[in-house]
Amino acid sequence: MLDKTFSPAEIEARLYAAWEASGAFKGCPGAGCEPWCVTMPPPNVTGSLHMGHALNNTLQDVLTRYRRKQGRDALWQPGMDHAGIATQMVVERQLAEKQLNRRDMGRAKFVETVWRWKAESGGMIGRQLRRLGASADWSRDRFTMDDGLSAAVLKVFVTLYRQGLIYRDKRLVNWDPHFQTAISDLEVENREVKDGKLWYFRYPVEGREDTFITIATTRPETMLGDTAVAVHPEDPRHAGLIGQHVVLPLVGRRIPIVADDYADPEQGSGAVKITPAHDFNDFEVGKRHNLPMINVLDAQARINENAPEAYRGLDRFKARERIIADIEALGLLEKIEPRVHTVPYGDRSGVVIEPWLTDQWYVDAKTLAEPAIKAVEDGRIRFVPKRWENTYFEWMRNIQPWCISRQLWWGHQIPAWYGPDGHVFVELSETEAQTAAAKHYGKAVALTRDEDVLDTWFSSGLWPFSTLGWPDETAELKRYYPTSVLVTGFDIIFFWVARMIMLGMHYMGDVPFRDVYIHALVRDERGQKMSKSKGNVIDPLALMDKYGADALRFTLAAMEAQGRDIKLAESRVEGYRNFATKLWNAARFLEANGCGGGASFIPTRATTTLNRWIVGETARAAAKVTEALDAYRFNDAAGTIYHFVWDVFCDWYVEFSKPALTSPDGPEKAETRKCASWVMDQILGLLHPFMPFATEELWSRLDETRTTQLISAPWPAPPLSLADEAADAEMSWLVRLVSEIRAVRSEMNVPAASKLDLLAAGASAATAQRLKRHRELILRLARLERVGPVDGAAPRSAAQFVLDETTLFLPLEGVIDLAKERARLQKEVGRLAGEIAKIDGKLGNADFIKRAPEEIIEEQRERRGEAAQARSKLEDALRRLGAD
RNA sequence: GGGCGGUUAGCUCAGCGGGAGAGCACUACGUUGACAUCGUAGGGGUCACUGGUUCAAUCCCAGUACCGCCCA
Repeated sequence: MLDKTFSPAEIEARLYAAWEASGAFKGCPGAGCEPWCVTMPPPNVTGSLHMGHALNNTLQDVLTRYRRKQGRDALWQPGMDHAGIATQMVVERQLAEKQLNRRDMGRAKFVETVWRWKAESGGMIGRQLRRLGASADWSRDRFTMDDGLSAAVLKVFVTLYRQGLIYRDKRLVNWDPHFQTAISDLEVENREVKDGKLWYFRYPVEGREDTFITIATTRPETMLGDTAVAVHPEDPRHAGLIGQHVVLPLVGRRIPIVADDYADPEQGSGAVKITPAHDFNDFEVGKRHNLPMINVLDAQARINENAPEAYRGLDRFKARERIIADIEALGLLEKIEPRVHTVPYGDRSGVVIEPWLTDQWYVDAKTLAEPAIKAVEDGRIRFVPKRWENTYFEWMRNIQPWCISRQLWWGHQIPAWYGPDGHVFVELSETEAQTAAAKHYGKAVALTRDEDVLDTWFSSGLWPFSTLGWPDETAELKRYYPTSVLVTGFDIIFFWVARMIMLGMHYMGDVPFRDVYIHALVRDERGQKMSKSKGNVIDPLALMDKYGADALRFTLAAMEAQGRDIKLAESRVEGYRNFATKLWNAARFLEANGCGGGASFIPTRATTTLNRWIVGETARAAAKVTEALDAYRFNDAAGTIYHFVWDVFCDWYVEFSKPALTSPDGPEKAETRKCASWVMDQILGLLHPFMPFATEELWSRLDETRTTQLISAPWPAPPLSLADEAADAEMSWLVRLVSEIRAVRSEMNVPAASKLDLLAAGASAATAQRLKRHRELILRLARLERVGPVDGAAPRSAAQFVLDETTLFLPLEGVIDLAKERARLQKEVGRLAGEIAKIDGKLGNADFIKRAPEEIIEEQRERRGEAAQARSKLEDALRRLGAD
């Protein structure tokens, strides 16, 4: 016997282990089934499950379980990435606790330490995803630093280099002075600084007494590296100064005044200092005017030896103070204005990022982007929702060279070796580099390997094919590539999606996935982004502890409307936990009434109206869920099954089935038992992708003889031809009748316990039949004593209502408040009159009759007819009351 | 500054050219043999504003206001 409530904690771990042990998470390659594949966006090896992961993986699991049940060879390929900076940060922090640092221990030992850390405490998220019920094929788990994936990275680097698509260049990069590495544009967070300042410095013009040009800057310390002052070519204020020079204060360098459109006459004084080595815009100006680039900062953002001695070794912010003070002492500080401006911060380190001039490795992203753009333009890749294509195009069409080198130790070390004269050899291995060098120099030479590692996204960009075995030509690669869909958040369209498309097109000659489903962010219930610092983080693990994994999953799926953020309130999770309990209790009811598995029921052979009706309803619900899942409309799919279970199956079918199920044995009882079991099986199947645990448990508990787990059982696909119009009409009539009686009872304040009679007048033969056929149900559900036709005159002192052609009376001898009943009927008449007037307005409009489609006009006429009939019967009822 | 999205019941959100919906919250009644993690009934909305298209607009178009997010 099932317990009274569903206890997720008791069954989740057991069922998950059973699924995994049975091999259910593996696809069925080789068999006749069509492949279907999704690759998991690799979480960081340092990561732990947050709400974003929970959403992302719930959606993937819903799709995977759905496709698997449809008989597809469904592979959900899991894995993790090595998260260069984040991981190095974690391990360095641990070392620091032991008074150690990586530089002292050396590279090899440090990397070894990271691997040890990974073995001991990395990958926690994998266990948490299992807790969520993720049915990924863990036997194929991959890690970006694994041998196979590392081989893929090497091959890509070397071949892109040989194709001229990877090159080394000296450019400005976003330099993180804390980690002392380059980071990508995308890892820079631009924060608005409200209390920023704009300093106005006067630079003396060479050879002209008392002539100054005023520049304004938010970064005074960079003036040590100024190599020009720019003014707009058409700015009359500075026209005479173009081509002249200024003498840079504090430094004494003679630098030119150049004309360049970049100088905005509206900003500050209209003149702008140019520091090509420390500002991206200035870098471009510098190139246009052939200016020297003077780097005045070291790797830790301290003033270096290219600056006057007084400032060397000063931290950038200290240097700023000193420079301002010194400029002021020279009388060259014109003014200081408050200024709101944006300042770049490293998203991991939280320190201000410096544009810094270094040698780095770059990918020619522009060339790779072309086929990647085209693949989306011509629909070989489809974004869902479609509008994210704009974001993708916008970025891809303005793509910049991709800086892929990082000054870290944890990651794929760049396969480049330098000869004594700096000549570079890019090869798959040191041996090959040696060979190439020997050939180049005509003798063996000592080589030094490039110390840098590759951006983590360089390896995750290969994910859809590297995880399937590339560069080997594996059977999996052939079978699953291109993958079917990618499910991810919009925040990594640039980081990841774009890169997978570029590299997939280049190496596989085909798209990495057909569809990209982009979901939104999970926010707190007030719409705030969850963050540790705000303290509004909802922990998915805590929610699962409290309500079960099924409830969390169902909540996330039900709230996943395309293109909208999810504002998660705990009450929603609670509500869907209640839904699981509801289902559980419906199953308990079936169990108690001799139902079991529904395999022996043939829905086309249902004979009773009740069973013919529910079979059709089930088919409709199944079709809707299927259609919604095919279109990635998770909320519609979840909503449909929720509504079917609660509002159709539990509220009506279960109630309607009670007389049959509790009657003495007979064919109707037997059929209803089987039918109810069958419907429950369909429900469990349809709900399984959303609530895998509760459904799997009920599946086995309701019929212990089953040999197939629900996870592997076929997706319910009862044909829509099961719908029976006559049965639908009859059952919906019954629902309306019962609902009407309940409403009248409630409005007339009839105590729940008192049983009334129901008398019908003007009933058609069909209605009379229905009243007779469903007598027992009507008595039970509407709490009546007796149902029958009006015998003789209409009863006095009765509440009345109209259902189609029939007027129904609920005699309330001595109980009825006539004034109240009159008011109730009048209100209803008024409502109908309003509706009739509205329809008459339409039908009286010649244009409507002329232009509206025939079926719309017909529908309006029908509705008017029905309303008019009801109104006239209610008016009769009112007259009867009035006669008293 | 450019782009995208949003504005529907107290709250969170679906819907979308022809009868305004859900969950939660709220009110009243209820221990009827699946379920009080429940049942029954109910209250509550000029669908942001202004124009336009249309026989018909919450829905399509344009503009306005406000709120988010992304990019510069």
